[in-house]
Amino acid sequence: MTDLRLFNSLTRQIDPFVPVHPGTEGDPNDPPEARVYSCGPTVYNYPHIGNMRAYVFADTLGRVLSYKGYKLTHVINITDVGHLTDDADAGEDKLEKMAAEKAQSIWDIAKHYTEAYWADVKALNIRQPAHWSIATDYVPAMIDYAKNIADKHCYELDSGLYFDTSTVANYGTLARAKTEDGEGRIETVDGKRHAADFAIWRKTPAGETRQMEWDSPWGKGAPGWHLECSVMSEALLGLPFDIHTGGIDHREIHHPNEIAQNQAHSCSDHEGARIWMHNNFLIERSGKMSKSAGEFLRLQLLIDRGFHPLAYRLMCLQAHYRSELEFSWENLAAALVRLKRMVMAVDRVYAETGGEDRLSIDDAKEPFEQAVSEDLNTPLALTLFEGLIGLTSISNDSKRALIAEMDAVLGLDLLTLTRTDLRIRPVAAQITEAEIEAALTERKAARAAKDFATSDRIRDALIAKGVDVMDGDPLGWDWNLTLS
RNA sequence: GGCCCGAUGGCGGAGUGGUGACGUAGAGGACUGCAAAUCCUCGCACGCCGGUUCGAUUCCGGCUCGGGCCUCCA
Repeated sequence: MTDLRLFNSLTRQIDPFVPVHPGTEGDPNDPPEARVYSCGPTVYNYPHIGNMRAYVFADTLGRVLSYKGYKLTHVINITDVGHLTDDADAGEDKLEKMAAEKAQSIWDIAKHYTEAYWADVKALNIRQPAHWSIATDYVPAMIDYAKNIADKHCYELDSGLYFDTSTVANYGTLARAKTEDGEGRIETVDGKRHAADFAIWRKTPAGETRQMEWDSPWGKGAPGWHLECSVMSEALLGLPFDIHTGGIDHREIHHPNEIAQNQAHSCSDHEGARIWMHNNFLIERSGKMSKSAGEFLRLQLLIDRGFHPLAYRLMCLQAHYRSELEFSWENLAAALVRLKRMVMAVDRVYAETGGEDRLSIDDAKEPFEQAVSEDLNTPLALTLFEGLIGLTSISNDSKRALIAEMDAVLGLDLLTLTRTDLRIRPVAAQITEAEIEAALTERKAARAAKDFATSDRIRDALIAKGVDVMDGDPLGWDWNLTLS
């Protein structure tokens, strides 16, 4: 079996995956383990599809780890404590801000957007992690954690408790940050010893009350954002654990801060996780996706335009996770067509029997396994998977076994998805499915009577309503794919 | 201003020191009353200038353009 190798942002190279808990060889009760923590969403708004790329990536990593025989323990956190929106560390809290705008309880806001996120997770066939760690459940643990490191590593200012980044070894190695403070564009909080120092505890400003605040030795307030991930990952996975994932933006600030906290809390120079992995952004036109004004690219928008959500998953898989991926409707459409053809190809294998194995099943799957084992090369794995379906040197029984195994890695649901599921379904359709079926029945009769004038008239009418008629296809009809 | 990354066909996107995957779009064919869908086949690309090399898209340097981070952010 090919060894799993993963790109580690710590070393900036592809390193072999060596599990912290290797288990006992040959003992099924003590399998090798993989413990993974993924930075999850801040639930103050709907996730956009770029956010979701991070979870498709983390899910793919988890699926590959399972495929490679590791017992996976995956944690994804939900940040329901708000974070600062303004410059420095004195700004408004995102959740508080959204609550004020919508005149709703901050807790209701968090719940609403958490559920919206989970709906997207489900639609994208992202497996459930072992734990969804909710930040507000861990505030007492965060306070204990902060107390633990406060004396040696922190200092208090009027605005809160700050972490002194000079008290740990090699701060910022992950980010490849320079040791001197650069000439930043943003003014820092007065009194901070180093520009990179960050809040461990944010005090509620005097005279204000927030919906989300807790008592602490440093006064009423809320935990700093970086704290939660260190606390929850250590609590649920133990230090050190195997892999920490997140978006590439976390590589510069959030994860170096987490590492600093992990070092302080564990009294060691170890980063806390052996491998730190970062997915690149989904971009559209110029720059990363923005949630700021008006409508942004939510998964639901794709669904409303008629796309099956797994077409988006396939679109993600078609690019390497470390590359930027350009979003366009045209390419989403390309992914949908590819997914449809994959489903049909799999169906054909299931409809046929026979064939003989002139190639061993291990040899047949080796290229695929090598592709996913070499830093998750899903674009290549996809083409190898498609090649395998068309292979004539293995029996259909063997193919089915391999398809099931590989689909479990790709997470495309190829065994249960049908063409009807993938039929384009725009919410803005001008005609109902019942009306289409009725028209097609009429057209079928006309064709049987060789009344082609009538049958063509019916077809033209359907085309005008955005419906493609497909006589020689079991599907019968589909909506036109009109791209904006 | 500092740090970092990228530039491959119409679009997207792998990979490689020596015939440049794959998807989709496009073209041709099969099928069809004609189409559509499906299946088969085929064109089309390595930003610019130097250097190293027998040979560079791949390595090195410069340039141009684009992007990211430096403030919450996948």
